[in-house]
Amino acid sequence: MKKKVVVGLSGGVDSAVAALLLKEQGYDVTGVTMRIWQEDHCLTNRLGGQTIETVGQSAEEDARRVAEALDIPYDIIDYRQEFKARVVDYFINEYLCARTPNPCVICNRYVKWEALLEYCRSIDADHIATGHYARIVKLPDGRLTLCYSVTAAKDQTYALFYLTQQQLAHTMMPVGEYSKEEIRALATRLGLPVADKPDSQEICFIPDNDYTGFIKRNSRQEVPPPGNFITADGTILGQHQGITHYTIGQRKGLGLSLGHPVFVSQIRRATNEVVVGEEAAVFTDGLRCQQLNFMGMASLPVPRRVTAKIRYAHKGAAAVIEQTGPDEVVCRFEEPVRAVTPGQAVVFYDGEYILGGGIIKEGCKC
RNA sequence: UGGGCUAUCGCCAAGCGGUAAGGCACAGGACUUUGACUCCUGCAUUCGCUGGUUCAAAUCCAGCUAGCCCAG
Repeated sequence: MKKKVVVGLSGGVDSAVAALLLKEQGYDVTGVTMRIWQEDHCLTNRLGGQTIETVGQSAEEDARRVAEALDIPYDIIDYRQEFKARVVDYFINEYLCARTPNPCVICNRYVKWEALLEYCRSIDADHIATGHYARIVKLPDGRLTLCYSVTAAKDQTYALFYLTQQQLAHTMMPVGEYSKEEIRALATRLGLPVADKPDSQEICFIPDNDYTGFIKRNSRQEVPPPGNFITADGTILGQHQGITHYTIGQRKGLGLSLGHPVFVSQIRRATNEVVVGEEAAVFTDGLRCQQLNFMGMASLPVPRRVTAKIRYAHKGAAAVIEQTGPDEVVCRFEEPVRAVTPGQAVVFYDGEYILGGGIIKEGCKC
């Protein structure tokens, strides 16, 4: 009897090809799209005529067309409540707390995998599969972890570092064995309807990319008001638009004309101030992180050399990590790194595979 | 209403008779799971205003206007 697999179809090329590959490998494939929460108001044309609602609908329509093309069962599971509570509210709250969140990291572990695995159980399937560019590998000690896809150029392990052993044990990522070009070529050759669909980008629940507008519309509390831009020594340089408009390392959009570029080096929630300085002020040689998940090692690290990625597109920096509390690790970089940002994920690698990671609490001197 | 100085893009600022540098900011694009970084492109037919001298003026001259400083 064929093994049953539930593939999460996003409406994009990658998950479509994942389903295709599994079907070719002889699995009994079912396609599922997770319906996520969308703003139910302000549906006027912020996207040049296209409403936010239609963006979500078109994703489901594309996924359905893919399922039809592959001749597999297709279903939609409604995770709007969970997504709103775990991802959207988290996202908003983090910004209100002067941090810069990475909602995808949270969504993957607490919503997407939960949703797919629950569906998987409900139809008695063995595994779930996604279109992520990553590979699941088993370490000598038996633990499962994630490894770069075959092309390091397209790697999505960073956003998946929070997955649990249990979740990994029931997951397949067939796309991780191919390059993006190969995936597109496969989709085209086999006539998948989404072969030419552009890669998705930005945050899925804010398709017009207006973060601060989104936060303002959906926050249960008042968003922080305008305040002062100051230098490290307290000199007031001008007015900022509210702390939710900024992230560490940001240069553009400050509106400060000082003759030389300045960058955000600190966001102070208590005083509603945004500290700016020279680019050098944005470099730090260490960070403290919490909310840890160490998928690639059974116990938290004694001092250990790693490559640390402090944001999604970071190439990684040599560092040493060490446990400093029940749920706290300090990471010291060999060379100072740019824009350590509270709220972002830090992921530790041993070569090509993930050891673990956490959420950055703060940069620190080490 | 005595004297002096200064007026060039949103900000700073080159220019000193030969046909408007540059930086910052800003806008558009590439990239993008940070409105991040980075990269590319754009950004004064015009130099406070009005006249004058010159083949030619932001550059010289005169008047006016505004700001600053000194003295009243």
